[in-house]
Amino acid sequence: MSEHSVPHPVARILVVDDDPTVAEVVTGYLERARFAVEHASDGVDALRRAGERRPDLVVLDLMLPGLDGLEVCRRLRAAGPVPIIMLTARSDEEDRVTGLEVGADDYVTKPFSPRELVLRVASVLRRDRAATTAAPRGTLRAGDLTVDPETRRATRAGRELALTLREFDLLAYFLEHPGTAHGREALMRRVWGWDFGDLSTVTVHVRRLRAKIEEDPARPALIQTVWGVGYRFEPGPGQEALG
Amino acid sequence: MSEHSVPHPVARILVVDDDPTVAEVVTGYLERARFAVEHASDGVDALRRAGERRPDLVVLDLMLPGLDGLEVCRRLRAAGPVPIIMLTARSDEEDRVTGLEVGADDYVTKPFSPRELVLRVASVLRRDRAATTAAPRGTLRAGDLTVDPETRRATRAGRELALTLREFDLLAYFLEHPGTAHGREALMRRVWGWDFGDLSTVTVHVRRLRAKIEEDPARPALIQTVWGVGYRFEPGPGQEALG
DNA sequence: GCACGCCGTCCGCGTTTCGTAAGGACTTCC
DNA sequence: GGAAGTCCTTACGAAACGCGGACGGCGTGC
Repeated sequence: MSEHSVPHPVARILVVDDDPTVAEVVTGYLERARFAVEHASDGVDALRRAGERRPDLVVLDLMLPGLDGLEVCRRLRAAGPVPIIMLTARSDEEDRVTGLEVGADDYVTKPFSPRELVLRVASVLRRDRAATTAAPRGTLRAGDLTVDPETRRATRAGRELALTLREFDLLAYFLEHPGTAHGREALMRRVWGWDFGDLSTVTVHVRRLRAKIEEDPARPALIQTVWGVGYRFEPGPGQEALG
Repeated sequence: MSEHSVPHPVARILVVDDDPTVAEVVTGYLERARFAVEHASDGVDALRRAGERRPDLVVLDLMLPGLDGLEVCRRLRAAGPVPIIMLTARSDEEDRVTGLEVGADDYVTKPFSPRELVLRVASVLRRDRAATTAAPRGTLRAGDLTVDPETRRATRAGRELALTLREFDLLAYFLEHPGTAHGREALMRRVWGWDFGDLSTVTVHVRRLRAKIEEDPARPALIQTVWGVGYRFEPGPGQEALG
């Protein structure tokens, strides 16, 4: 029936807790729920990790040695938009209120059911995902070519190109990496998302793409062949107005 | 984050509780916090009101006469994407878990601090608002189309369109994001509020909507098909590329 | 109770797109 | 100049996709 196989596209969770036991339990449950979990045992470590490898969500213990949990929360918030779930020992109202005021997105009080925590994480992520799904990538330009991933439109010299899905993605990838040589295998991985497959597939699609964007497909100027390696996209005229 | 002066652009809250005392207290606090509050005392009433005038958030008591709170939650969720905060008497884990599983975004256990409730509401709203990026409170226009989320009326060339609930929401979403290509999955999430489900549902509703707004439904001009991707709404009555 | 409207699902069909195979053309290197 | 390796071109079958039509369930209003 319906495809339930659309769970979390591997969300990265950062668990911040100084208690090794709690951390282990939480990590275990989250990993079993197919999340990629990272662990930090104190505030400084948490901020460092969050800065390096931006997590999709942070599970943060309120009681931490050194930096207070609230302070960590504040600084995380300042560093960028990231959903935060607070973890506290007491169900004290004061804590909850301050936690929410500082900007935590949710709150779980110990002792908590791991099942509940997982659900909360999933819930907050779902909500957050709905927000950030809009890829903030602008339209790509090179020479007289234009590719807009958002509208999924591509133009050459102002005229709209009728590209298929694969052709569009391929061209977009080329525009994202101008001047770089890409092996067929790499293209297959980045554009198709496959780790194996007939590499001639790439060849054929490059040819079809050339037929649509090149002035003279027999003598390609935009998508050049790098012998023994693969292809390289070279931005067309209009840029190199050198005399 | 001391932005007390960036309140809510008048969010509409629907409070569902059969206990007059609780309802009054909650309503009072929320109104003092500058929310526009509506009240329903039972499940059926709640569903009706939510259907007519879509609230920005629902505060829902778990214990209700007639329709169960969980059932109401389920149906609200089925009717469209709306944030829900559950109100439960016991801090029983079972309740919390089932509440979250059904799709509540948050819950508050009685006895609760009104201040906390307000903060929760604000928090969930903030999250949700980040999602819907810029509340489109005004009436939307594109070409000879007009969609007013407030009154839930839509017109084309001055003539009122008889749209169903889903059709209206779908069209409104399209008008909010003109030119953008949306995958079926994304539409299902943003318009239906579901994370999974048969994607052909989207296809069918697009077809029905086309039948009502397109000049020639067989050759759609407004809601275009993006092969292998989804759909794109293209405003403009007379094809921008003229002469 | 009955008819109607809305909604979600399913089925068959025509079309588009994709992946692969096979032969020819070109480059490189000896 | 020739051989081996690499790339181009073409063609074709199959799969994927979107569309229209229709059905049954559910809730609502008559």
